[in-house]
Amino acid sequence: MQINPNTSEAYKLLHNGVLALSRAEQQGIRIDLDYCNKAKEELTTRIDSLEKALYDTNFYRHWSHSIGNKKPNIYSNTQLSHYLYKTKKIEPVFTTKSGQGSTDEEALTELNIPELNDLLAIRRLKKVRDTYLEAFLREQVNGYIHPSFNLHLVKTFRSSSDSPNFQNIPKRDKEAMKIVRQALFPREGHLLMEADYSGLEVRIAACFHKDPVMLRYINDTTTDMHRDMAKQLFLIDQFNPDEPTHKLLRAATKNGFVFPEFYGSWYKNCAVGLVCSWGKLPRTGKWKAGQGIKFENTYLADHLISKGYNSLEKYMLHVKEVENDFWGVRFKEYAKWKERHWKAYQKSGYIDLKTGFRCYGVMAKNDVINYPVQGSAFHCNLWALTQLDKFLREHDYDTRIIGQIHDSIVLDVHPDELQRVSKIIRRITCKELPATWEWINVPLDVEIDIGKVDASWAEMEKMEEN
DNA sequence: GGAACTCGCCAC
DNA sequence: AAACGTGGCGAGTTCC
Repeated sequence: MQINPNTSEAYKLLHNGVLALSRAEQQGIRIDLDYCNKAKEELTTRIDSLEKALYDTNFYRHWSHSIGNKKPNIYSNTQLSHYLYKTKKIEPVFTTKSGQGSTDEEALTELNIPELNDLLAIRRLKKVRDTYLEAFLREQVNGYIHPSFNLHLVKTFRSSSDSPNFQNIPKRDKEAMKIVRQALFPREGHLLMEADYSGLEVRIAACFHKDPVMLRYINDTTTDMHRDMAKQLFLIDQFNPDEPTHKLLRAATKNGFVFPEFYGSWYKNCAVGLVCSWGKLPRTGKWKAGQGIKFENTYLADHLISKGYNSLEKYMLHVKEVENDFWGVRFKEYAKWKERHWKAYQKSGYIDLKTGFRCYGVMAKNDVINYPVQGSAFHCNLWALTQLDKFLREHDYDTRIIGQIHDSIVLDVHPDELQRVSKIIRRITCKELPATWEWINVPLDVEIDIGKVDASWAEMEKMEEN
């Protein structure tokens, strides 16, 4: 598999993009060294005490005994897998790619053993300390980290980042988010800003398939594809955006059905994720009243049983029907494009991005469908970043671009420039880009989050448009 | 003692 | 027929 900038436009995009990103690298991101060291120590204290508690259990003594002469190590998943699935003879619910009994979070949670829950808590703290805080301290120079942004490593001509990786800083887990992002600051007297394209990949996909139903979802902001799918998947008659369980099930639908289906997953995998991982219902056997997450005034099991689904097996048939409707009725033009596009690749041996890149070689069907969308979507962000960099330099702004996360741009902003910068970002990202690339047949939208002056990246809030 | 590997987990 | 796309990185393990 190989992909090349196949046109002078593609070459220029990379050339200018590399220069703009190198300036962001040179600028860097300020970190609070004292905080990093202190947070590291606090985490170590917590980890040590959790470790000690774990060592003082029969579970650990049994584990140590089970591995013979070797040194017991609670961080060895080889030992853990052997202990659980060989010594204790537990039947593994999940296996790894190579067929071993899995020891990931999902597998250990399923076993419902208190010591394993403690081990998972330790893993979470270690991840924060060793992958993020340690890396910041190791990579920092005079209180700044300078993440690399690469344009030459990813198959789809997206970007990657390393040393340290600026594109995988915790966000979803609020505790991890706070601990790590509290280390990252703007320059003194400045504030952080992140401008994030809303639903960029979904919109760029629509530039390929032009599905009228999808275009309606994108163009009419009163509609909501994830809400509609949540209603269908979880049999909700009246969706109430203020009802917490409806909110959660919308998120489950978005991340456990809609996006996986777009990436090429199928109903069987989606069904398990939806009701077992998100809904906390058992994978095997009949569901009983009171099981699963809370739902309205009752529980998910009660609700689904009342609709005629009393087991994963039964519920899967429902998800299968929803999937058939999803691709066969709702987004049938999208589905037709996938087939056309796949056939065209099989005939020609290559696929083209919208941005002048050509991708050729042996690819699986999911790759053929995903690569052009992923690459083209990122290139929208790269073009905008490049134009923004040019503007800020030509007009002698003090504001600096400091990074990029696939569909967003991160800046270190002078407070006096805040209004002007946000205005120019909206202009470049949502007006100048579609005016320049005529293949963009959808509206683009950007959400801007800002921090307070001298506040860390843990405390961002939405900046309202005015 | 280091390269290459697996596994787990963070992001989009 | 098959069945979730793209990365980076830490720790443990295996091989040379």
